[in-house]
Amino acid sequence: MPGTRVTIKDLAKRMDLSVSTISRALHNHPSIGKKTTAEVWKLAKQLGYFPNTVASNLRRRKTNMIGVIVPRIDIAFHSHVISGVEEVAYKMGYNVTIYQSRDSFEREVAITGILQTQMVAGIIACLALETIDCSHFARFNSLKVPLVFYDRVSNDLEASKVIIDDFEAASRVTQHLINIGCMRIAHIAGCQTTSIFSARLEGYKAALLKNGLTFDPNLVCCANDLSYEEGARCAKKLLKLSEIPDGIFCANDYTAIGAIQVIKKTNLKIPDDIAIAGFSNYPVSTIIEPALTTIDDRAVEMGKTAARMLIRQIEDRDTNIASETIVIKTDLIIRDSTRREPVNA
Amino acid sequence: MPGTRVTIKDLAKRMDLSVSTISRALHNHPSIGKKTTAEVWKLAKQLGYFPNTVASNLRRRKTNMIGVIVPRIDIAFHSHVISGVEEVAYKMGYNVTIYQSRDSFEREVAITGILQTQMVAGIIACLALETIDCSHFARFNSLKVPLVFYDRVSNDLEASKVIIDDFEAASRVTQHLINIGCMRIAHIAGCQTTSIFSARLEGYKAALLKNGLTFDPNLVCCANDLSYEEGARCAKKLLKLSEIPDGIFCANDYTAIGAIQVIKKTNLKIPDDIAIAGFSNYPVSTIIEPALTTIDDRAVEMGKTAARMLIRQIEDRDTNIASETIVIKTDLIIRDSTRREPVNA
DNA sequence: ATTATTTACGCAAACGTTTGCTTATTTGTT
DNA sequence: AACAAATAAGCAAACGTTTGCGTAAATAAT
Repeated sequence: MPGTRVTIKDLAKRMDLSVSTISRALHNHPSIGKKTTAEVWKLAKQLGYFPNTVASNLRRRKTNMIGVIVPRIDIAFHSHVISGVEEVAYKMGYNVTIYQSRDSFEREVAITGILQTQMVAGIIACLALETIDCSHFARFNSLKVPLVFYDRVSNDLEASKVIIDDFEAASRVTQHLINIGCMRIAHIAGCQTTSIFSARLEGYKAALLKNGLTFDPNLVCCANDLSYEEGARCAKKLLKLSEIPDGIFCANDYTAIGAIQVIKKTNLKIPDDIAIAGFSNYPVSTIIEPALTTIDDRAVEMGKTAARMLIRQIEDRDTNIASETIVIKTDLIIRDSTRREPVNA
Repeated sequence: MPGTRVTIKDLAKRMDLSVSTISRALHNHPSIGKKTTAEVWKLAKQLGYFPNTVASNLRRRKTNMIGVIVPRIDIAFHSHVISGVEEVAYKMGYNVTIYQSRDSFEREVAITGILQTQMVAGIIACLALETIDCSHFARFNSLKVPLVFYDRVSNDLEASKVIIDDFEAASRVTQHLINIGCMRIAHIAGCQTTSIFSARLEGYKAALLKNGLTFDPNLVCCANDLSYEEGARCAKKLLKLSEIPDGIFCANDYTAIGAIQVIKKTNLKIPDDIAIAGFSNYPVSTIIEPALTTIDDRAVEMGKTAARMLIRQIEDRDTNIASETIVIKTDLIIRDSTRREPVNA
């Protein structure tokens, strides 16, 4: 940091003006003469002056830093969200600082503490899988630091949210499986304490009922961590049933791919014997064969939306920050894993 | 930010002590009595005091912020690097702020300007594809802000680097292809103005020559952006040659997968007619069929190493920051795309 | 020519910490 | 009992900005 940076004081001395005049000139404040302003700018360039944001932040009592808490940054969904956040933040003059909770509650709590001392202007967060109690986020309410959750959100905390309609999307996928003729649809589910995963299960159930199919708990297999391996494990379990399913809706693409890989080792054909659908439209879903039908969760769009909401709240702090929830529209992407020859159903 | 945070001054007033005593107590400074220190801590907890990092940074004239510039955060390689960076930064008490150059030179320049005003303690960067002139990084040298490049580095700038030995890795992959019996090996290359990609080409050439194979420029096809599509385009081109190759070494996994998809649509068999190898060990490389032989570029390890180097430089600023280059060991991961029945070669 | 208004700038106090130096008090040494 | 040394705490300046208020000179209005 040292290396004798040039400050506003230096400019003031050199020009025989007061620091306030320099400061105002550099902000193009109208109360400073055109000519002076121009000269200040010129000297600033010449001397290589650049503002010290830290000092400015202290004096203004606000930073332009947005804190982002993600479970893990190396998961495609979250890195896409961050990409969206960064993009709009950059355009709006905000900086983005990133923390990984690694799905640990303890770490998430620690991070909220850090963000507090860092005086971030606002926070975007996706809850850790372990998190049930969200009281560590409550402090931001009293500090009037805007907070936007995305994807995995808390219902017992007043905060803005950007989510997808997991219920509706799951229901839509299930309906699609039904439409192509599946009668016995299984679900590889995510951790049911997490709202998005329970919503996906409910959406699945709802679609079944709506179509007069009975919900069979044996057809629901709960994956622990939504990995390939868990998908494979669940698929094996489902294939051991006396009556195997003819369609599987998986809570995410990884488990779907794990399932596909297991099924391909049997002599069952996808999609004809078993159709498979995933959730999230990860890049791999176009690579696996057959290509995977899935829900595009619009991760980048979610990030952009969260950032826009947050910045708006940051900037009109006066108005009552009525918490706001935005639901991002998802798309059902149909690929070969559910593309059957037309069936008369 | 407002909402009347409690400051050190408030504690001082309440305890009838001076602010300096409070400050020292909170840092467990030995010159403050055990008893006083304990009381200060107690009151601090009770009143919900937390330090204002911004003020501290200003006074100490240093931040604990590490700025990271990546081309794009949603590329698996970079998000893994960031994950590694974040992990060690977190442990060492540093924060990480992220910027995407989106491979744009202009944007990269702008970001270096922002980082300068943000007074970051150090910088980790991967050059944008467009970047040739690196003089915008030179300012950090004079400001004595440590700088570590990773992966895509600049040779005409004094800075530390963490890289993989692309030449050696490429050569090793090519040797592997030769070992399994390939005689006519093609290369789908990356942009040759980028050092890592030209090193991969050179490593490929070197292995050919070492084994007495002639280098045929017709077997090298340059991809523009290392996407699936470009891989597919190059593969098609190679398949139109009068003598088609019996092995392809691709500059990354995406192009390799594009190539595999094209080849699978012909009646050529992988790996028997054409063996394919990629580079980077992206997650998809285990999903594609056949699974892709590739180089594990140890992205997370790179991030961790870069962060460790940087923090060491930040913390012993006194010693002459002799620039340092670390080469991360890579692994050749052999999978089905090059796994032939034993051949007597 | 006198007053009112605008224009252009300076003063000085903040923002919340940290830290070199000084001072008062206690403890230890002869 | 007198003095040195250790202990515990305070003073005040700094870090580099921003900003409310004040003021002098220049311009406009009467």
